[in-house]
Amino acid sequence: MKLLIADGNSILNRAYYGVKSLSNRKGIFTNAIYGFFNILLKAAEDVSPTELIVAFDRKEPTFRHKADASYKANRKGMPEELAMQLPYTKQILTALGYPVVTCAGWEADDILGTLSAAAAKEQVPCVILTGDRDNLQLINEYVTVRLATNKEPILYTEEKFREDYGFAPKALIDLKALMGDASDNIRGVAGIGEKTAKTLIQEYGSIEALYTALPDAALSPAVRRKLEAGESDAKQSKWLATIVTDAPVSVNLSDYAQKPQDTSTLSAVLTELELHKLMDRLHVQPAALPAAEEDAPQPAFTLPEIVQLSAEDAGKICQSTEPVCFLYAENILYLAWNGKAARVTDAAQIFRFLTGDVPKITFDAKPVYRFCMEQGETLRNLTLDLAICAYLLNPSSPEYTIRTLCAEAKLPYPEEAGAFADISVLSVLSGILEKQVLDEGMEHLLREIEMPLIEVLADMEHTGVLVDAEGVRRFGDMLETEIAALQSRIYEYAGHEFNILSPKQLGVILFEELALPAGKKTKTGWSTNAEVLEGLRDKHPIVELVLQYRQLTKLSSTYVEGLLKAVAPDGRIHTCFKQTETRTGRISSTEPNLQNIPVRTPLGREMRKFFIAEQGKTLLDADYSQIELRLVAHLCGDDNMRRTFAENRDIHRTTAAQVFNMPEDMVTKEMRSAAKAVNFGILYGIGAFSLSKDIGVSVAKADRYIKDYLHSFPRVEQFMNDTVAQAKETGYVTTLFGRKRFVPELRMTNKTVQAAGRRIAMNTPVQGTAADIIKAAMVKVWRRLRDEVPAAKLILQIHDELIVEAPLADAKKAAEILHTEMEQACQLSVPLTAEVQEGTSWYDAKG
DNA sequence: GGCTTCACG
DNA sequence: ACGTACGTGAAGCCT
Repeated sequence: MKLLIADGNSILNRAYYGVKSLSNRKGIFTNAIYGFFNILLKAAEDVSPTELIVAFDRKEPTFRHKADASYKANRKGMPEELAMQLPYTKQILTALGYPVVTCAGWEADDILGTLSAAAAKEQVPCVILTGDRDNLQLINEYVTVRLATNKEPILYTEEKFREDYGFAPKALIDLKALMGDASDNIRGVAGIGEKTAKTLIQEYGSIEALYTALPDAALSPAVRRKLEAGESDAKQSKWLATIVTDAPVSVNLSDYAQKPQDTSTLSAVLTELELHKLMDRLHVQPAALPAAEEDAPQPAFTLPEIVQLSAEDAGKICQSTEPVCFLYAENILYLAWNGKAARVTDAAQIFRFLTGDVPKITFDAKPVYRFCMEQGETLRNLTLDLAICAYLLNPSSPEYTIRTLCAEAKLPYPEEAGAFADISVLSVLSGILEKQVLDEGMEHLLREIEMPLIEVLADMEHTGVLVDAEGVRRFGDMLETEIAALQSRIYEYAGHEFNILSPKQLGVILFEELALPAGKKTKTGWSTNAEVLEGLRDKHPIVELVLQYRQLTKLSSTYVEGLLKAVAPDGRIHTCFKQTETRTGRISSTEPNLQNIPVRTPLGREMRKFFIAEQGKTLLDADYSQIELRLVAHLCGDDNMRRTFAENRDIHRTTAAQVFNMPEDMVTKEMRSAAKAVNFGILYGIGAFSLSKDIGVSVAKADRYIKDYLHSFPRVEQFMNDTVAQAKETGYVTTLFGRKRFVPELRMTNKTVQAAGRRIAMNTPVQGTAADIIKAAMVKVWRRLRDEVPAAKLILQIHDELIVEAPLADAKKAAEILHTEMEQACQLSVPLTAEVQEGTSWYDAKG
């Protein structure tokens, strides 16, 4: 026999805070349930118990078994989002057949204590699963604790506990009795903290032994005084901290045998909660939908019949005016039309379909565009990409797959169809998703921006950017020489070799061996980031060298080596632009990331000299000026701000004049730069703390700046407040073009999370609208270049910047197109301005 | 695979 | 008492 006893409340709590917010479409939160069963099932797998018991608190208001009426009074009640998950958790446990044990007036802890004591008495091994270190006091020869953390669980045996704490598990009670525990309303001895308490318990082993030895003990007068004054507190605290081992529950272990699983309840509950992964893990099939339950009746659908593509069918498909669904990967084309599905492997047939007129629907079209381009062909008449639809409907999903889209749409996913599973559901899925996108008011965004953009991005990737690989190599060699020199100088200062890039090892050198002012920030050690190091610059010459070493190795490994690895045989880098990645609507760039090529430091900026135009061509670099601040001005309608932009004046200078209340010509460099930081802060959802760090003034002063800013631009404050209020009410924010982002953070009770939610709500409409606008501009620029200057190619986008490679002879025309289409991409109540510059390298084009 | 650091808009 | 600005991606260390 072997017991696994779980502390239900503690595990649920741990899961709630450890798993990001999840909910089903009815708004029932499910993250804690999901995390709970992940933890529990993993434990069951590892431990293989014969009995698995889960205990929960059951506090009765009328009955208190512990003296103090205010007992645990200050322990905060569960947040609503967590409380609503508790009954479901119990229901699922019961359906699984695991005994759920509660006892009126007692807590889960007490049940764990009672059952584990009973097990030990019968010499039955017992594992306690909990997230609460208090339970470590229950460890003994037979009882171990599996402590759930946000990472891997920690297995505590008696030995492991002694190693970590330096005393016996039972003495944990004594420790707590001395140091107290605010969350459990245990006072402890006034003035004794964790450090002192730990030393005392390690020395004396228990409260009783400590007080017995007190008269002769070698203690500082202060500690002795505190202990003497707190003796009765200590004794009472010890009693409170002790977990009960005789709660009135059955100690007949055979009463806790697992019951048979109630599969239909399990299936119904998990389906309702939309916990599909958990269903998979438990091998439970989703329940059929209750007949009249859903508001939107699911379109009836039957799996297509899988057929060989006949010549007749092929002809029909190619002439269809109705969209045909397809999926293409690895030289295989899957088609679905008219209740039939087929696989096509013949290259000629594949191209006939892809390049033909027939309207097409697929999932993730960009690789198909790329494939066609590589063959010198063109994918034609794509009407819908379901990956894009899914992204518009919820840009926060971690990934988009046909399987998960089915689950979300409550469609059964036809595993049995094997390789045909995805194509089988594409048609019905497309009906559902397209309708949702239209219902959400995102038709324009879908059809005029995102859909056309797919081909634009594919073309940019296909064209790529020319890199002077030889130049990069030489630059890399130079870096390596410098790095080697820095390295040996650093070793000299340190007195020995070590891994400079290891924060842990560096921390030891700086803060222990060289005894620099103790690491200011910690988490898993000392922070050694640039900010901390900047502060230590004057303290020791090694610091400056380490900063340089970091900068150079970053350039060498991420940029020199990273870029060289990515240069294709044609001498160009073909990055991958991701269109369904960011939560704001921006695109991202990977393998390699060409949206973070250095620019801010002179040395880093050198890298841009190696991004060049072909012989006889040139690079055009066009960037929007202050697009996000202009959008703030437009969105909130502040006249002062709008006038600044209408007159094309310097926004940071006018902001400074407003905030510091003086004429513009008296604004100093420092004032302008502070105002600039405030302006950025406004975009991100400002906080005085961060602003003060950013511009190096006191928090109070930063707070003053913010207040003065908001006073000068009251419409900005109004707009931010309105945006947050609306987000709270509807659950989401939108951009000017109707792009949506849900902000579940606003509905959480955790203050920090909520504050983050407010910042997200304030920032996303601005960042997202800017993303919408440049996407619209990209489509327009691309089309006009294609039609009017086909030798000029759009090659890069860096959020507010576009780069075109154009033949010298076409440069003027291409520049004009860039300039016009970017500025005219969207009509606002402030002008949008774009500056175009030209050069043979990216470096030169951004002088 | 998580954490830290650092590159960009 | 804690944490502390929005959005990304890559590299290296370390468990």
